[in-house]
Amino acid sequence: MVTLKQLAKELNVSISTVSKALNNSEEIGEETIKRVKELADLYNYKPNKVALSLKQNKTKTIGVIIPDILNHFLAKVLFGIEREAAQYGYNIITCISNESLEKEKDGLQLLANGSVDGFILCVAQETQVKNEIAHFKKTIGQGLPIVMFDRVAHDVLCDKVIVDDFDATYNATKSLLLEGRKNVAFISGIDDLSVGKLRERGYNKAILESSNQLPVALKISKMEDSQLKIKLFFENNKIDGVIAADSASGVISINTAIGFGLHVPKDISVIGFSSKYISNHSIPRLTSIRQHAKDIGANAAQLLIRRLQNKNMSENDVSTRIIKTSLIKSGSTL
Amino acid sequence: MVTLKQLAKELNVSISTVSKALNNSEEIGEETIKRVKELADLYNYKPNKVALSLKQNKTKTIGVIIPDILNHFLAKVLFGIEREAAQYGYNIITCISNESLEKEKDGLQLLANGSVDGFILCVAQETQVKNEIAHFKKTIGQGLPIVMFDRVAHDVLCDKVIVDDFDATYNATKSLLLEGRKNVAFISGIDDLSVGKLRERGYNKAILESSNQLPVALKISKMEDSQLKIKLFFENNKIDGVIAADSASGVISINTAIGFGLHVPKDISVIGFSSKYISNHSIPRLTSIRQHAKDIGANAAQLLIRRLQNKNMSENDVSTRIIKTSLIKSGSTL
DNA sequence: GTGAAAGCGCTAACAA
DNA sequence: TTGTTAGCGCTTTCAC
Repeated sequence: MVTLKQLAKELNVSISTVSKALNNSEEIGEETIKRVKELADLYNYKPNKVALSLKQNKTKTIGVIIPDILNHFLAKVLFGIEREAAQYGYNIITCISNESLEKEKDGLQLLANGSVDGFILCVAQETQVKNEIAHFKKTIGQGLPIVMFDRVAHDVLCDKVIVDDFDATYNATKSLLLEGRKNVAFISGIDDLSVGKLRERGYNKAILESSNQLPVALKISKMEDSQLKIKLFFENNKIDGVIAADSASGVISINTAIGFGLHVPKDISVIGFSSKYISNHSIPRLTSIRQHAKDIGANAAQLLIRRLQNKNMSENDVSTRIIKTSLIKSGSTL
Repeated sequence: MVTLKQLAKELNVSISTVSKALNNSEEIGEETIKRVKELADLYNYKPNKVALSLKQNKTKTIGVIIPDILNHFLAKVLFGIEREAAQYGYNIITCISNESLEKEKDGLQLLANGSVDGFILCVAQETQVKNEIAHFKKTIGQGLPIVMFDRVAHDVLCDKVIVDDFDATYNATKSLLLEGRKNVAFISGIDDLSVGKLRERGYNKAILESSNQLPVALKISKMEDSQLKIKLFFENNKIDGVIAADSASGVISINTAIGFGLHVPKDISVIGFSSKYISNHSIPRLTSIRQHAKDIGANAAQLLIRRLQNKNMSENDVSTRIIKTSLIKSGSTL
């Protein structure tokens, strides 16, 4: 990489002249600016990012900590973050916490040494279960803002982007009841997550409001077992509707029903939280609650960048954005 | 963030003493080392990463450029890279090229300014179609090593990690023929990728070696159409076996066959390139060719880090690692 | 055993 | 209009 120093030497001017010329300073003569720029172009000069970061005490880099990159929803949020951040000239450093509190702490620690200007994260499962928040507060205390999305720690004061999980399942359940379904079950592979609980509550509310049925829930802890668990569940319960809290459960429910010789959606309706991609994996396609993951990512990036660029924003002045889901009707409902 | 300067001031010693003490230099007295370390701990001192990078002219950061984070295989490779890199103390900056040549170039450009020590990438679709390689050569010329995985540019001299795509489909096709299948089709949603072509060739070879059938291929260009395309394909061809070049096509093939009242695997067998996660989306589960994506990522990281840590490795001395696939038998084959 | 000083690449206040 | 200098945080050589 060519440096200012080398350019300066070759041009027989001082380093600062070169620097100013490249930054179109008024101080420098037109002729000089031209000469400098030509040589810089020739050598394909690019200012050294590290030196700039050190000088300006900001890195234009965002640390993103996500629990699981193989989760389609989270990957999509990451995509949204990356795209939005790129617009503003920010890079993304990714850490994967693997749902572990320890790795989440490590990620924060490791990047809170000047590597990034702030964080966007989705709280790890273990962290939610243990309800730990000290590491978040410490990071914020060090002057590094955090934006949380989807799974958030309510007791941490920071910007947040969440989904209307409760309303979404409430409305989805209502819509199955309106179809005339009499036995709508809730199937979840994410029972220990905050969003999983919210979704169940939305379902429960809708069911309890209806006159004549009680909530029935299947909780799956290991997703490898889901085919078997769902099969057994169907055998033991007369179900004519399913609200699935995660994408895999929805698809598998449809396939299981078909395996039993049921017609979807005549005999049974299924709604799941799912992306277009995954909902394509069943025939008929899964009617799904879309979370607009990319928007979630974009909003998180906006909130963080806004805060980074307004140094006088108070730590106590935080916003929460709720990204509304959409119910996309497809073949698995009437 | 607390700095050496502040510690030095508070301790009434010089900055260099503090620095040396923290690095356990022999030059410094035991007593001093102890005092320094205690204060450093108290203030939770962490050396500023940016300053270190500038000083040592290396960032301990790897730039990863992938075409599509929503592709489960690529996401898994990223996971493997991240995990392996973390072991060696490297961070990952991710750029998503979105299969675009332009964004791929941008990504390289943007990070080749001191932000990273080297790159791991999977060539974008457009780049493969246009067969552009100048940007790769330029980057390597600047002293930033590249490791390519999966989709590689053969004309670029660099370390590579690839999959035995040809052998994998060849063997998979053979295994269907051994089952006694008479009409094995090839279905691909990735016809324009180098790996897609390799997979087709492996299939073709196996079919042509068998006595009495000819290759039949369905190429799907827009994955949204895949359900319809596969349905039409099944209507117009008497198929009793499918080799799917991508994961979605495999799952959809099974579901389509079941929709036609066929029994899988009695009437028709299906094999696809797929992860455990996706293969779970059909009943029966998809027999699949596993690419060991995490291993691919880990190997790529190893190759890059090895090169970064051996400054005297020649640019012309490159290695290619082939990660063997495994055929995991599941319910969709006999 | 400790400290001063240089230097990584850059910007910007100040001097000329 | 151009150059000198200091300084961002750190390591390291060389003096003391």
